[in-house]
Amino acid sequence: MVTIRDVAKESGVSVATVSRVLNQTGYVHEDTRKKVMAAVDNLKYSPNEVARSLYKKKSKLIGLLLPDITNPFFPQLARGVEDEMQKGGYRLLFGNSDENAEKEMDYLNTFIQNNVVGIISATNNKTKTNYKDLSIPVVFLDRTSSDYPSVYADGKEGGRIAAEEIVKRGSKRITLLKGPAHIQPAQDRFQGALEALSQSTVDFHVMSTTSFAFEDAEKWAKELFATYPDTDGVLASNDIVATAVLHEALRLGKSIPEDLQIIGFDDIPQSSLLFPSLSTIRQPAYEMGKEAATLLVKLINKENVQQQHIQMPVTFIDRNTTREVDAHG
Amino acid sequence: MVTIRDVAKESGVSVATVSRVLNQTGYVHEDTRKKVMAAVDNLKYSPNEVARSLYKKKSKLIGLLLPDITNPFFPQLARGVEDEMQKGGYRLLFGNSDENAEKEMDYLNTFIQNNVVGIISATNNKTKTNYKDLSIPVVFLDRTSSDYPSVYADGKEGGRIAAEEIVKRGSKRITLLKGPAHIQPAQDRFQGALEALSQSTVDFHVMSTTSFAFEDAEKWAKELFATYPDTDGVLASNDIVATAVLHEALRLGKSIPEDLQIIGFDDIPQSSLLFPSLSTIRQPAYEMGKEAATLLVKLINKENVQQQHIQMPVTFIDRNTTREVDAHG
DNA sequence: TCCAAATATGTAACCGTTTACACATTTAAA
DNA sequence: TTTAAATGTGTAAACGGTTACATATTTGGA
Repeated sequence: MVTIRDVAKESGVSVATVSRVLNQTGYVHEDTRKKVMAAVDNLKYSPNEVARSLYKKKSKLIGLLLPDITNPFFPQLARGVEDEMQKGGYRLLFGNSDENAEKEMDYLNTFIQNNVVGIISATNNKTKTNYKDLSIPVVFLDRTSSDYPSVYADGKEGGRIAAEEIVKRGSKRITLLKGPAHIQPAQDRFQGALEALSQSTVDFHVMSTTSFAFEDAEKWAKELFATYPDTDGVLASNDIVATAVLHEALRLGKSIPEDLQIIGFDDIPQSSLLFPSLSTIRQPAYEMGKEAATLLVKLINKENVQQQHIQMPVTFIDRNTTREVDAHG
Repeated sequence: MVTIRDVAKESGVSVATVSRVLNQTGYVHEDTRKKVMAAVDNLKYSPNEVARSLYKKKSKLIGLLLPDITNPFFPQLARGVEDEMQKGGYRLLFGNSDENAEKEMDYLNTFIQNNVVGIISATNNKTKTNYKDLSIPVVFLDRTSSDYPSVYADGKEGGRIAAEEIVKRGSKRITLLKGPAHIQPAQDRFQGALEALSQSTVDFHVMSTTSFAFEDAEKWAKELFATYPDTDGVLASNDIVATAVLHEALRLGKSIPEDLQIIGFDDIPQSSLLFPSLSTIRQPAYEMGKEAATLLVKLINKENVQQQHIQMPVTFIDRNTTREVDAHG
């Protein structure tokens, strides 16, 4: 490993001068600067971030905690975060919590121990994992919080829109799928849909699900049609579940959207590739990631942040699992 | 921040003793150990990994470099890596390269500067990004390499199987989609399929594609049916492309699998939720991630590794975009 | 010409650990 | 009882950077 001392020796100056050249701080004579840079190139020196981090008590690392990167909603968030962080030269220490409090604590610990300068967390753990006594900024992503800066989509509004759209398009016996209880965004969208449905004149029933995993999605779908065979509209808790419902409905020989309308939530990339392509409520995941990153960087730089709670708009994506708007209302 | 010195003071011993307690090295009297542990609990001390890393010149960090986490094949790999690394207490420094040599170099640099003890890379960059002069172990994932330890699926065999299966099931005019030229696994599967097809008696044509992105997949699909409208079998370069082909075929009113058979590659989680569910060549992504992690940890620990090149089996997943095996051959 | 400010550079302390080494003290074999 | 080995603990030097401070030297206005 080539150190700053090697560069100092090679260029015939002190380590302080080398450091000054590298960090562009203090006064350095142009000739000296050139000599040092030459030595740097020569020796292919690149400063040890660990040593830097130790002295300065801050790194160029950001902690990113997601529930599960395997859920197709999150890679987009992650890319948004990464692409934005990249610009500021920040790198990601990354972990999946599986919504498990212990793992969450573990990662938080790791982040701190490694001098990260900020954390973006998309976990929904109810238990008070202590973000409180962290001395670095935290931004919650895909999760509302009154206590902390956060970036999230308007889930309630999304649920409401989904319900209104499916009603407007003529579904009369709707099944509303309620997502996992511990996942706040799932509850928000559920509440929004529930309210809208309650105010409408259609029949509906609620079916609870307890996970967003691929392996389980098929199960909820089968259960849905077994329990409510005459359903003619499904408001799914997310696009994965919607995909499973679509799959099962087609398997049962239903015509989509004639016999059954389906609206998902998230608008994951593959939703547009389904057949029929999935109508859904879009969360701008990539942009949310970017917003969270931007916000966090501002907080790190102690810039004055006007808006600590960024609510992203949610839009209805009208594809082919929903019908034309019913003119008769 | 509470340091080892605070603990030393609190427990009335020297920092060396505290360190010995924490690392369970050297001799420590049981009473002393208890005093120290009490102080640790008391002060909620947890050692600064940065300082540790600086002195020991090694961290508990692993660099993970993927092409693009947004491609649904990679989250699985990543989870496999993470879950296995977790066991050894390793954490991930994570980046997406977009198969871009500069980004790759940047991340490699970051990894080194942060004292990672090993790297797992799934990039396919042709240009000689210098993994050579790294002094830490590197495992290539989803990428064959004679020079470096690697974990990969048998792409060629996968391509061969796909071709054989689609022929066996009666497709006569096959379109073979060739994946991006710079992605080796895509070429391997292509070569395998090409060979098998060449040895068969069916007609086939090759169509080249240049990316695996969602946004482009639909384009290839449309192009495919515009150019080769009488195709009755498609060997897709991966499941995303296969999904797009399926989508487009259904949109054009084709019956699947009667008019057209499709075989994908990867077996990403959503493939089983398509309708009809996608027949595909499965790569055990999660297991590959785990294998790569296991291998890397062994290399880090300088254990004797018998097999540096781990080829994972590839299997045909017979779902509903392929027909029953044609009895007439 | 003088002198304060600006420029240029080096020395050494510091960041929070680990560990080599020195120095007790205790244990137990002879 | 002696003493070598085993046990227990502390001091200080690393690790590779940054920066406060000291010390020139140069610049340029009065």
